Amino acid sequence: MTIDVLVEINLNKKDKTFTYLVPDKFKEDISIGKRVLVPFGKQVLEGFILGIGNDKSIDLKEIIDVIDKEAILNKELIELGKKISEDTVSNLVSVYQSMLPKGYKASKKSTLKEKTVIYIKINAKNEVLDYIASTKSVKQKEVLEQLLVTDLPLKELNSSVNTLISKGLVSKYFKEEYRLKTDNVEHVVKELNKDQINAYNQIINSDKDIILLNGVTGSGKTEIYMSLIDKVLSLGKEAIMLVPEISLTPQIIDRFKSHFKEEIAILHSALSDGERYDEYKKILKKEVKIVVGARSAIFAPFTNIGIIIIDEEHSNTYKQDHNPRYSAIEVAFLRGKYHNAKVILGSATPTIESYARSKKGYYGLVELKKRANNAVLPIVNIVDMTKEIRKGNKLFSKELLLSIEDRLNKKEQILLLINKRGYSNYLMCENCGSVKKCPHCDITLTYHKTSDMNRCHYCGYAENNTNICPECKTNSLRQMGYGTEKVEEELIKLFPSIKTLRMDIDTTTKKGSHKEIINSFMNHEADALIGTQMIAKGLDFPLVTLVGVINADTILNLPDFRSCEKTYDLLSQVSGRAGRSNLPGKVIIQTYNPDNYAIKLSKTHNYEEYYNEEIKIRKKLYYPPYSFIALIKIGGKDFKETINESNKIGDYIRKKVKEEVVLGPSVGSVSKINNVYYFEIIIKYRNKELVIDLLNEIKILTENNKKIKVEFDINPNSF
DNA sequence: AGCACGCCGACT
DNA sequence: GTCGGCGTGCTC
Repeated sequence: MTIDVLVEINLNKKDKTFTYLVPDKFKEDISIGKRVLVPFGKQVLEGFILGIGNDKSIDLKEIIDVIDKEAILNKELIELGKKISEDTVSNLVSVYQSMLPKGYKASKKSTLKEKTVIYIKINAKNEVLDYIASTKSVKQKEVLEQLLVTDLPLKELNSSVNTLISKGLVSKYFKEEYRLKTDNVEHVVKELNKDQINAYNQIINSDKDIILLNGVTGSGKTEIYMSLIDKVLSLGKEAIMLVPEISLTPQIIDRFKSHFKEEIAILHSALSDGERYDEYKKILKKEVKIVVGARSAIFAPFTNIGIIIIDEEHSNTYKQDHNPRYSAIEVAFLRGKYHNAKVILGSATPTIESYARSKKGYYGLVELKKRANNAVLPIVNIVDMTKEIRKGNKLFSKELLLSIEDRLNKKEQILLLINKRGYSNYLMCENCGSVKKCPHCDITLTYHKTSDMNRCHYCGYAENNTNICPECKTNSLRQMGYGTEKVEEELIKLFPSIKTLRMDIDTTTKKGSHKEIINSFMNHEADALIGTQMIAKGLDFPLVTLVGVINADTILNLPDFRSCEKTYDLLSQVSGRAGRSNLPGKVIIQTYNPDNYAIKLSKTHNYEEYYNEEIKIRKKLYYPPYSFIALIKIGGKDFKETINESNKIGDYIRKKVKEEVVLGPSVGSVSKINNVYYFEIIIKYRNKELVIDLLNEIKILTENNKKIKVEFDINPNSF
């Protein structure tokens, strides 16, 4: 007997398996999907069994050991991995590694095991009853009486146990214990309102496999998810629900845990390795029927999935930002198809692609246009900061200051968003608010300090930097950006009695600090919460009646064709934090681009209106959903060599895909890191199969080239 | 990833 | 003459 093993090393040689001989003593243990320990050159490696055969070659080595008792990858996941590896142009091993939580990931260092606790049980009930009747020891009696009811951990019992063990009345055994403890939060399960029932029925009765649930913030999508899961459980099936970086929304976890109790496993990045290992084990052992988790939870090894829900489907966290660059949503479609399960995409601001597909009828579309508890959507005011800056108000507009003062007087709460993305590498005119764009691509030029030039990352256009604004001809171009600390400082200067909380990367690195800040603000221990993006999503503070966006523009000015979409998302999401209870909410958006459609239309809470604008631009410039985008990144130490190889690749692509648009190579968005130069080629294409095949071919052709490293990103989050 | 093989510069 | 630099290629 021989087996084909995929070793756990990212060999530069595509996805080659190696054949090993199985000694007789292991023959019974072999099955596809288990891991084995094999000699590989001079090292010992773990690997996945992908095939069983009877190879007669003489120079085969023998495997050392079989690691798993049960296959860790089932047939579905093995095939799924192959498809993902192909679709994302990445190594098969790396995909399998991504599918498994740390601890199952084969590496020599992984030593995670079950946490075991010693338990005591009684041996024979009759003997114990006799003993209780005859013995004089009160303590022993006590212990035995407890044990008659239930087995107990050793450490909760007293020393009499030893006597009882030696008498053969009770015995020790090991029991596995799960590390992640559930805090028992009681949550009132809300009844669905009329709109929610209607949406629920539309989803259940839809003949589409994929359904987009487009509901405004606060419309109660979560309750619908829970009802859908209830339904699936009642059919004896399993459910996967993905949320973007779950640790950010402890509120959601609590609600799910209180509703589904022991039926649920939680998977996310804030768990310790041990906790994650345990949660995964619950799924493998079929002790749970629901998984709630971040991106990688889509690989939960369920075998009878009834529904897959993706909350906030527009979130870019569903795409892995390192190899293998898979999209959990694409994976959900594949798994949904395999299990014949519906995939639900939920969002207040879906991606343009998803909405377009639902409009075309590829997906079902279910909409919720009203908030659930009769709360009204907040009033949004847009403030033109070019006017304010002339009055000397750099950070806070007059209107924002007046509103803050008003809420302080009323003892209501304030949320201030500092948009930190796209910090200061673009230039904006302080006089007229215009930003320099590429004359060929309509994409913001990025300022490169090293060369003092402004460059376009799409086509490679470059110009010398100047402070003269091309629109109003004044000497007013400035680099933009400021942080949460600065805003907090200024706020305290203006309102000395204000109590503030800050939430950003710096204040949330410690485990649990995130929850702490949220709870503190929830308990009204502060008047204002100042934060970055992370305060925009999913939080529910009933006392917040004012949301201020200090700078709405930074994302807008990123060199990214999705910058408007991302701006609109953020503004809608953060607006959704205001006025969630019976108190009316107000949102003030400070911007230098009051006429930009993404900013202007965030006023109306009407996604479709915004979509209709955005889709026109996508069509005109041949961006998704009118094309797919692939990014090829070429890195090398020698500048000339790298540019030559990049050109060769570019020429090869152009030759092979005549019908598609090929841009570049141009200097990468980060042109040089650690003395490695980067170039980028972009393909805008329609023929998926042709281009993906070509990229896989290029991968094989280039992976032997030691001079350069080529990476592929299909449908990149930004570029 | 490791490790060996292999072909060119400064040393006991 | 040799020791060792790290570029290249292979591992069932």
